[in-house]
Amino acid sequence: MESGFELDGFIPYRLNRASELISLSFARQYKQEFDLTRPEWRTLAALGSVGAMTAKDIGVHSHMHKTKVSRAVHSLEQRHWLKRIPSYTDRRFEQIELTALGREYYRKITVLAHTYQETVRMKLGEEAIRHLDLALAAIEASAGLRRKSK
Amino acid sequence: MESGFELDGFIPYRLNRASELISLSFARQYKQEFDLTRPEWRTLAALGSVGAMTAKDIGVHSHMHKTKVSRAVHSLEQRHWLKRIPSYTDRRFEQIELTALGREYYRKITVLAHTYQETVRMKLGEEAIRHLDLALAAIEASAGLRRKSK
DNA sequence: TTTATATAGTTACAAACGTAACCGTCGATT
DNA sequence: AATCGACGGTTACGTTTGTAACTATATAAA
Repeated sequence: MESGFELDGFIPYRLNRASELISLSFARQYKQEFDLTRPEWRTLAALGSVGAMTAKDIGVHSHMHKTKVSRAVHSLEQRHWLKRIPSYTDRRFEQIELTALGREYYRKITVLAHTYQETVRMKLGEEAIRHLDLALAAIEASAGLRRKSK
Repeated sequence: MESGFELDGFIPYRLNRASELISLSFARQYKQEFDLTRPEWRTLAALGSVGAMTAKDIGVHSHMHKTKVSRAVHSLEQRHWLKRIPSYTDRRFEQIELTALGREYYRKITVLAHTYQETVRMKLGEEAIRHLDLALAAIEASAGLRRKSK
């Protein structure tokens, strides 16, 4: 049954698994404590750190498809965490910004995020974090690894 | 709107994004050429490299939930890429193994995988790959990063 | 031997997703 | 100003997912 191929040595698999390992317990926190999905959390993070922006901008900033953004914005709007401000110059889009309530939760969750990141840093150790930083930077830099664009 | 928090600097986010960037074009390949989902590809990879095993073993080996495994096995069975061999000592489980057809496709796809991995290695460069390897190893080693097990 | 508990695997159901179609608005061309 | 293609955003639809309930078998205890 020998083959020379092992999933454990395959980079896409390992990266995916690492990503899940690292994300899981944080995702569980914001889901349990605030009932947020990941698209919602990302939308909140984008608006909270950058400020008012359009739905499209949110997608660009946090690398999410526009349907995900649309649904996340809709859901956060229901909770009154954000509001839409129509643009009078071009009525196709609106500026979206957090409400006071939204900013309040944003702050709470970023505290969680900071804490979590520190936990990760401690668990992995300074050296590993440095390696990770460099590796991620390289991947981000080469973004667009696609063989045949399609 | 300043906050001190940036998604771009948040490790879970960056890892997730990196994982998607790296996986996407390979996933597209096996999906387009063989109409495989990721759980199916992982199941194939597990069976191909290790040999016959139970559904539970597949889940452990490739870190997939049993429902994913169950569905993937079912689907591969339909294509006659694998067969089930009931255990007479304990009829709750069966050994699952690739058919000749399944092994044939396994070989084809592992070739793709090798090629793809080489592409990644070249794109990222030796240095970055070394960093990535070390970082992933650290994450894998600390697996079970959960704060409060739940 | 009946009862209880655990385990391997499947299925049912609801939530989340991606693709594609769609709606309304804009700018450019005529 | 009528038409056309492009764009921001939403919705519809089918697929994939996760959780939980379930089936069937096995083991252990009463």
